[in-house]
Amino acid sequence: MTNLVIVESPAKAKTIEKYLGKDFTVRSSYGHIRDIQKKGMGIDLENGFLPNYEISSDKKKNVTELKKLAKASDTIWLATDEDREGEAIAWHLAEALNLDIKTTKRIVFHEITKPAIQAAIANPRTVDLDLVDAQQARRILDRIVGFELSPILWKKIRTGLSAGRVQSVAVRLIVEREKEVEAFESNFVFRVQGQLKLLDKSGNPVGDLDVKRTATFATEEEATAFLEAVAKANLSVVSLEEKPAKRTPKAPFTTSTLQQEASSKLGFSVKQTMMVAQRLYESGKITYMRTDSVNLSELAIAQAKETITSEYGAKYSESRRYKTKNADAQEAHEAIRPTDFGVENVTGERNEQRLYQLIWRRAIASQMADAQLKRTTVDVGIDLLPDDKLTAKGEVVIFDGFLKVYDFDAKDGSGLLPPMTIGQALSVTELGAKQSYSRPPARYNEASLVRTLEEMGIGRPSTYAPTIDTVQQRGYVIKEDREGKPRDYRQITLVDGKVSAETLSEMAGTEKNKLFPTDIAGIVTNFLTKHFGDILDYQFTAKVEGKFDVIAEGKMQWQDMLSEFYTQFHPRVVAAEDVSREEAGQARSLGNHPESGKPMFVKIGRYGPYVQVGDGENEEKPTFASLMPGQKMDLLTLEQALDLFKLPREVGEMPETFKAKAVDGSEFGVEKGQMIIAKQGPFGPYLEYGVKMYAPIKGFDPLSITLEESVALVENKIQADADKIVKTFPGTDVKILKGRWGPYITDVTTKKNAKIAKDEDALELSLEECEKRLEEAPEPKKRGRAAAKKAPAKKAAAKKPAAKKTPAKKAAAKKPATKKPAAKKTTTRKVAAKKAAVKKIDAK
DNA sequence: CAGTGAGCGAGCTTCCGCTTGACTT
Repeated sequence: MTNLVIVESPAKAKTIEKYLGKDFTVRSSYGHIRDIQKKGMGIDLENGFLPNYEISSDKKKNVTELKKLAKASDTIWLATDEDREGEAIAWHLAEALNLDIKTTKRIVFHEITKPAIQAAIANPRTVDLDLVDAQQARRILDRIVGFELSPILWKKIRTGLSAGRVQSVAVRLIVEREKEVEAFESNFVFRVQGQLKLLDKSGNPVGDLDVKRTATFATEEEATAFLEAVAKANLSVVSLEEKPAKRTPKAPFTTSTLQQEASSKLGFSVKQTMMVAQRLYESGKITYMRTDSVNLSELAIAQAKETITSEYGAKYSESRRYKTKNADAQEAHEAIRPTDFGVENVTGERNEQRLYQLIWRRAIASQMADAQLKRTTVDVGIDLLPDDKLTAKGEVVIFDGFLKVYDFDAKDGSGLLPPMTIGQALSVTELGAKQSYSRPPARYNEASLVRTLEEMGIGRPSTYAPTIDTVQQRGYVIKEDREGKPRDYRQITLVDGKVSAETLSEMAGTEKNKLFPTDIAGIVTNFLTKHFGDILDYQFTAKVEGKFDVIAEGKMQWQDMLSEFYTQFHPRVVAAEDVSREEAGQARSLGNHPESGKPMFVKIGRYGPYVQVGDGENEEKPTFASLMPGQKMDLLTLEQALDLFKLPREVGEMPETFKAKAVDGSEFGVEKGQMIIAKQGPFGPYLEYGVKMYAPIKGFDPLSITLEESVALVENKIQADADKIVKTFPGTDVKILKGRWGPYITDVTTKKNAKIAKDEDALELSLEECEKRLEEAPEPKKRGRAAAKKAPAKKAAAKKPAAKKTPAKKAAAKKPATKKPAAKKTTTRKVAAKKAAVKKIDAK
């Protein structure tokens, strides 16, 4: 009797194999083995959203091997994780290995112990196809959203961009937070704090007391008046309160909380945390690191108790069972914990040791007793200000409990207060009122973004780190440090009975390892929220998850759910095709032009980012300049933008005539005294040195390039142009030039070009023949405004019916009463109307 | 937006979730 057990992870397979007898072979799938085809949509949008699955390229070898083993085995046990994805993996395995889905045994275990595994083997079920359907709906929806939205971004904003249910919301969070920070208006209050001396009956100091005034002052005058009153007043202890308090340990780590703590305590990036954790997992030191569960197995709880009791004594032990708050959690695994609590430290790399210790402490602490504290609050009365007071707080640990191992969050500074009695007098050592500014909302770092996403139920433990990576790779988000700016503040100080004030400086807004949105992120988020607001909605995932749950319960067909989604989603994709690049590329405002006061923007256009001055109001035409090569639109300042308009600039006159000789002996070049002008074009800066004579500026700043440098560039260009000449016809504008694809005929003034066949000898061609061909050649295409506006409209008209008909037809067939056909008929007219509307606005 | 030099067309980019690879520089 031979058995094949398939789990997801190879590390798990190894452990399980030990617990099962010789009759059992345990192998792993290495996660998902099949996925929707890699290229293209891979979903039949017209026929029930049927996906085309294929074995993932990196799993082919493994699947072949599993197939072989399956054939040789009497019984197959699908032991993938007990969650939606695990169920789907089991189903894909059954499909790929040609197993009967109705009879193949499906087992799950919640902990890897011999009895648990044996119990699982004794109670097999079959694959839950409803749960599989829920996963398919999830997968297909993500593919549709990602693969229909991304191409729109390529067309309207920039190629290579991407959008998706998870990443687009992550980017939105960062964009919105940045807006909040920018819009934040800081105000200030004056906070009073300082140190007092406790006095004995004869006025000798017997102890120090750190105090604060809980309430703040709105103005410097009030704060000064307060300190001046205190200077003259008698201070005494008016109330003394002691209260017991306790602190409770936190739950053991999940992926997200581990990432947060490793970030704040060890300074790890989320990626780094996962890599180090993976190594600990593979070497058997910790349980699985991609989990959303805070649950510990009974065995683990018992083990922890044993360790705590023997290390610290029984009173430190308190067995606790934690519940996951998050409703979206799938809890296929345990919380992250040491596999052996008896091991307090591991060998290996330093970072592995540090992360392990963090995990060990957090898990152990979660099974320890509360810390018992005594909190003391002292109020100091001021006789001249009977309604006011200063307060001191102290906290003493009576019993440390879990703090013995996990004291990272212990409050500092508020230790034991000196002994005192009601009525005891005090004097001021130093008391200050500092002007303190309110702070804008904190920008996200990687870990806090993960926390927010998790709270919103967006993304999964296995995808947090990759998502953070993706948004950075696509150029939506930059992780960096930013220097703050110095800011003045007022400090009023009472010392030796005298009140003085001074202006001091501090750094404000310093950021370290924070996530900043790029301009592209702003553009994409604007565009997507405008046209696909529901997908960018922070609730979108939660809403569809609710539907997936209904599917998993067998109360809804997955096709119906997708159909409902797609019939409202796809038309908006079609509509978004008609949005002009200009509208889609709306970007950042740079402020106003210092002289004209016109608004300035950085936008992204067909040829990349550019600056626009003026918004076309008041019949004034905006002016434009593209960014220099290497300039980043995200970082462009108003000053740099203005610099772009300092071109064209007259660099100087040609000091000498320069002529270059072509192969046929003809000469051309530039005369002495010709003005050289530096200009900025769509592909970068260039020099103009005559009618239709240009040389690109490479390696120099067009604002500061010298005449000497310019002349060198011009001469090089003339020489290069001369080298391109195959033949000239003296006295005419006709030339035969060397092109990248062979020689061609050109007319220098009309810019018309004509072909020369491959088997022809270009040198043999007569002027008459060349002129004839030029005559027949098509007009050179006009580019620029007129052409740019026309082209998309044409394209849309030609492309639309063919490309868009089929899905629409399908929707119409399904629901005859929808507005779909009507909408389609009017598409072209609508485009025209929209364009007209845009023009009207322009004209205004 | 504008021009910097042929013009056209085909092909490419992309999603989210599971899991670790290792033929050779």
